[in-house]
Amino acid sequence: MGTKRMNGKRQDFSLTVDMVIFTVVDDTLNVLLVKRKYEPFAGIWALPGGFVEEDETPREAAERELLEEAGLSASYLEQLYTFGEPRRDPRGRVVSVAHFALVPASQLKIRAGDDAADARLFPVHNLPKLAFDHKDIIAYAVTRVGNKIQYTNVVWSLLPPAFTLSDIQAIYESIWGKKVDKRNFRKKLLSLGLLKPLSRERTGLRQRPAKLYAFKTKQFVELRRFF
Amino acid sequence: MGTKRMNGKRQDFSLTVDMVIFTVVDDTLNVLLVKRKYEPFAGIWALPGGFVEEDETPREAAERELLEEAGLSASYLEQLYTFGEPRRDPRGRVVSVAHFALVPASQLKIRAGDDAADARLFPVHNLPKLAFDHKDIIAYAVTRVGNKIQYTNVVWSLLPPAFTLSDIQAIYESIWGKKVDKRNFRKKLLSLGLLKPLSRERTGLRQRPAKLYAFKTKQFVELRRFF
DNA sequence: ACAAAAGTGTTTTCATTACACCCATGG
DNA sequence: CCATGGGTGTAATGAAAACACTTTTGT
Repeated sequence: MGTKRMNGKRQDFSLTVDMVIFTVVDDTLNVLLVKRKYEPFAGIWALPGGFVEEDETPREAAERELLEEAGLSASYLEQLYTFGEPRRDPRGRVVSVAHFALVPASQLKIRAGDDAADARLFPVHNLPKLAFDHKDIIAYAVTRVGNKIQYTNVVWSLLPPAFTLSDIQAIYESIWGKKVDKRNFRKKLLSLGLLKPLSRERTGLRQRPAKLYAFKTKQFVELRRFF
Repeated sequence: MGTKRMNGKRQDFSLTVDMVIFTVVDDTLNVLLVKRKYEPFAGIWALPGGFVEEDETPREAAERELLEEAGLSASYLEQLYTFGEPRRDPRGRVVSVAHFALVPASQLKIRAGDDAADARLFPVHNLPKLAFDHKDIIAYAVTRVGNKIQYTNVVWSLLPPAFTLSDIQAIYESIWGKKVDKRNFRKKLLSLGLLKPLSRERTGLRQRPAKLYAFKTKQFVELRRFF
């Protein structure tokens, strides 16, 4: 609420956003991490993020961080959860509004900010030791994404403008961790009517060229049952 | 994150929880509101809530508020969303971690706290004018609950320890706003194997007595497709 | 010619939906 | 005896799942 109890104990908090930025590399879900330059946790990998500023909503802060750390603005972005364990940050009471973003690897421009010694992608199932409660945050984000792709088309935020049906299938298989039947997958996907075939094909590989597709609309679509 | 950028602009925030406490009265989804005693929005209805205190997680604050305002602890409680519009509270930068709770009407003990002039239930589709952004918060909570009951058994948090199959059906119909087929509903519900029939019946009404059931476990169950 | 992935239909299985009548009670 | 909700089964429909071979290219 807005401060209902006039006599409640008011307490000052710092508010941050932490960004779980997902992309797919080699059919594997990856997350962007930065190596911290300063204490606490100097030299340890962490999620990119930063303070919410005076005139920002948490979402605006997330968009700003996404631009600063990953060099892009358009993609899928969603508030994930607010982490507020009293002692999650050794410096004081810092509450973090975690967000996750899905971005195509092709558009990712990784930049280590001033306060980062390094920045790179890690497969979500092969993460280094992480600062703060960031392991928990990533685990929660992976769960959320895994659920979300079951009833929405958000995974498509991970794809470039032109892609093959096998590209989409590979992403689903990677996130679900199991193979799916190619014929059934294509049948269902095309029956949704959300894709338009391009006249181009992907050639140059020593195999039959694959038809390229694009989204009719990049609109987010929510269905009762997607796959 | 925990404050990654040492050089970012730190800003002090007040942190509150707002509670969307749902219950079902007369087959209708209701929400608990309190009438504010003090400015801002004195005399206006608002969600119960209050400040997150020094050693509390947001969830603990939510549990405390639930106990203070509704007189109960056990029920379904979930973090909903964090609302952080810079000007959502006229007194300053107040960020609210909204939660929603589902409680059985039979256990609700409504108490107007010191800072409330009144407290009562309102049907979610017939709300009074509301303080702050609480209209948005409730709308979001209603959407979330409507989605959640499609693939989980959380609605059962709204029921007393013993209930009839028609009781459950009425809640689904109320939240979904449409009638469902009695035979199909029962078939599906019983096939899930989550209920145990009690030996008692509900008598005293001028109609055939209805069998009473209880949950085998009050555990939260998540299914791909529930109804 | 061969390796590697692309592409393509039919059948079976299972879950959901539609649908109507008798039952037990209190008044 | 009657009004009220309680209680029950079967057939039709539609979606998902299972399943194997031919095509096209680069080397």
